[in-house]
Amino acid sequence: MATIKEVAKAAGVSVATVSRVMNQNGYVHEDTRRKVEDAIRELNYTPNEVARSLYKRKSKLIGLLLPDITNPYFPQLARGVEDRLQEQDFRLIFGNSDESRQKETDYLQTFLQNNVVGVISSTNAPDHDMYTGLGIPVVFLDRTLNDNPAVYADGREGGRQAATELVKRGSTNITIIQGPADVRPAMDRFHGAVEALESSGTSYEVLKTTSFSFTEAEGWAKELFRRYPDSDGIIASNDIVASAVLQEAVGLGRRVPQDVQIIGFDDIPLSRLLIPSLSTIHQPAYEMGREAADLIIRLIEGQYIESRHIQYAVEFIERQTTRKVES
Amino acid sequence: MATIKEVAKAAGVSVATVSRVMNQNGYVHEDTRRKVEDAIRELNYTPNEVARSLYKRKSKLIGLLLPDITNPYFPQLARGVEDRLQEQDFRLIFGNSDESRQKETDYLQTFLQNNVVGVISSTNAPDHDMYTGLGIPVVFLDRTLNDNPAVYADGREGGRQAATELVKRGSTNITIIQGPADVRPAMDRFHGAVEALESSGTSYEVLKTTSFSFTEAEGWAKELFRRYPDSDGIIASNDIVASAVLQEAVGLGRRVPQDVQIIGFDDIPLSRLLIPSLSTIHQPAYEMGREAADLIIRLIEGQYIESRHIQYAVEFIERQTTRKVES
DNA sequence: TTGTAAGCGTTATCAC
DNA sequence: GTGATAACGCTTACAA
Repeated sequence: MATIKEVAKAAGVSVATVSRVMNQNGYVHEDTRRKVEDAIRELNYTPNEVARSLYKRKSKLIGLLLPDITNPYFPQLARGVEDRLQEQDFRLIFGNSDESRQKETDYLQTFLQNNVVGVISSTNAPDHDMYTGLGIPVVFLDRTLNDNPAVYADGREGGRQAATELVKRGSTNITIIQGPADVRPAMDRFHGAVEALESSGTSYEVLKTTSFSFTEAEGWAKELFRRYPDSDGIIASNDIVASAVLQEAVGLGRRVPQDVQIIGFDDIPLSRLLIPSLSTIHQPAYEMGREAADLIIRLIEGQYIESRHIQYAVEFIERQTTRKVES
Repeated sequence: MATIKEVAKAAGVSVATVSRVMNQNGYVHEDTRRKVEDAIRELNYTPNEVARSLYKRKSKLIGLLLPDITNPYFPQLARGVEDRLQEQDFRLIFGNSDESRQKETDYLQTFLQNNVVGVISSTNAPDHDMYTGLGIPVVFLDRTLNDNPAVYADGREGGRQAATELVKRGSTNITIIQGPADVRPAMDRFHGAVEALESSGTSYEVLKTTSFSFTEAEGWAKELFRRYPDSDGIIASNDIVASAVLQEAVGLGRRVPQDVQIIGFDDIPLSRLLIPSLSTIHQPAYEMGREAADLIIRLIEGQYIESRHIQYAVEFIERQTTRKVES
């Protein structure tokens, strides 16, 4: 990698002049500019971002902290973030937190050490010390707390819709799979579902779970049908869990949706590939990622922000694990 | 963020001394060390990686270039990479290339500008100029070329196995879905399958495709059954495409696996959740990611490398889209 | 319009 | 054992 000094020498000017043409500020004579540009091209020069970052005390790097990229919901989020960021020449430092406080602080630490100018995080602890007083903008993605900048979907409404659609389609004995208690969207959905079920007077059961992992979900699916064999409607905590439930139901010889209806959350790509395809509450993950990136950019650039809180509407996607109903 | 200078002042020593205790090199008196350590703790000091990186002309950053994190195969790879790297305190700068040469060079460029010490890439153009003479170690992941450091699975053998297992289970009229021509593993699989089919004298058709995307796959699935309605065995280019084929087959009223057997590649998590669950050729993606990270670390540290070429064996995973056979 | 030089936060060399 | 100080590659006053 050529340095600014080499370019300067090649062009017969000082480094300051090279810097000026690179950054297009300050006066520089047309002829010198051309000489410098030639030298730059000649030497294939690109500025060292590290030196730049050191001087300006800020980089073009943004930290992204996701619980687990292996969970099919997050790649979409990540992709949205990345696409938007790269349009503005920002780069991403990425880490999986595994919902571990320790990993989270470690990553935040190194983000800071690398002069990142902002962080986007799907944390379960937005109120933790490590975020307050970070010194750089933070956007919570798929999470929210008070009036911190955040991009998320309306989980509570999602829960309500899920319950309502099941009831509307004839389920009278619903089981709600309650996701991890420390994951905010999971609880929102749960409370939304309970709310709708209570107000419609539908009887329901609750099965508590502690993660969204594929393998564990299979266990819960079994437990569900063991403990609540009469369920005729199941609100899963997300699509992964719903898939496991669907598989177990079919394995048990239940007809879906005739005997039991199943509904998930997120609308991950897998959902439409299942047979029967999964009815679910859609969240615009890719869009949300983009929006989070957009928000952090505006925050970084100190632009006026109309709303730091961006809530997306959710939408019921009717597929084959719920019954048809007259419209 | 406190600086080394502030720590030095607080401890009543010079920055050199602070640096010595930080890096545990050079002599430093037990008492001074303690003073410095106290000051460090007091001020919550962590060294600025940017300044470090500038001076040493290398960072703790590694670039990871994947085609598309949204394709369910890649998150596993990425996770393996990340897990291993973070054990050694390396961080990841991540980008999606979309198989675009332009994006790829752009990312590589900025990786370099950020002093990354190594790159892990799933590129289709390992022989491209941008990689030769990058100046830092590169590991190709899920790709390979000549004797460049690479971690990949035995695609050809995978193709052979897929074909062999189908034939062994009675398919006599197989259709191979040929993946994108510029994606090496796709072609390896294809050639492997053709090889096995030829040598067993089984008749087969080929359907060419150009991507692995969910949505396009649905189109190809339709085309497949339109053009080759008599297929009784289908070798998909990967699990995504296999899922689309499975869905289409079921939609058309074909019984799987009685009327038509289907086999995929990769063994992404989705595969076991399908109903019927998908028989496939397994690749140890997470392990491969870890191994790639391990290899790049060894390369960076200049360790002796026994083999720069790490090929993983593949394995047939028998599930429900292939028939049972006497053992 | 251009050049000189200080400074960003480290590490390493060399005196002392 | 410890402290000055140059250097890493850049940007930006300030001078000229």
